[in-house]
Amino acid sequence: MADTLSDRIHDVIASIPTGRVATYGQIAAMAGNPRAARAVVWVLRHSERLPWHRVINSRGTISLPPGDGFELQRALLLDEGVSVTPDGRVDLTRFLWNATGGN
DNA sequence: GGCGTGACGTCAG
DNA sequence: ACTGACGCCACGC
Repeated sequence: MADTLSDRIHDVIASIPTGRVATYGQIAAMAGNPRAARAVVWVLRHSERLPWHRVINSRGTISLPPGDGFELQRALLLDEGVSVTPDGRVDLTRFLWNATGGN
């Protein structure tokens, strides 16, 4: 039962479609707490089977520091068709996951 | 029940 | 647009 925030957050992240990205705040909001972005981080840090590379911050940039997953995340997104600049910036207007838009 | 950890978010300068 | 400072929440010990 997903009666804890972590479980719901986990489920939300697992629902992110390929070729799309979601922000921490968005995930937290969908899980029930718009301000629980930090909780999303905790889940990602403690989960191994999640599309963590599809999770980025509200600026639309990769949060991971270079050398610690940055390149991997960028490569995975590029492989899914998401345009990522060398700086790690993603165009949210084009790739942000629109879960309610039916898209 | 308090403290530290964690890939954040928002505002002000 | 970028950086720094403060606030936010959940989990393990």
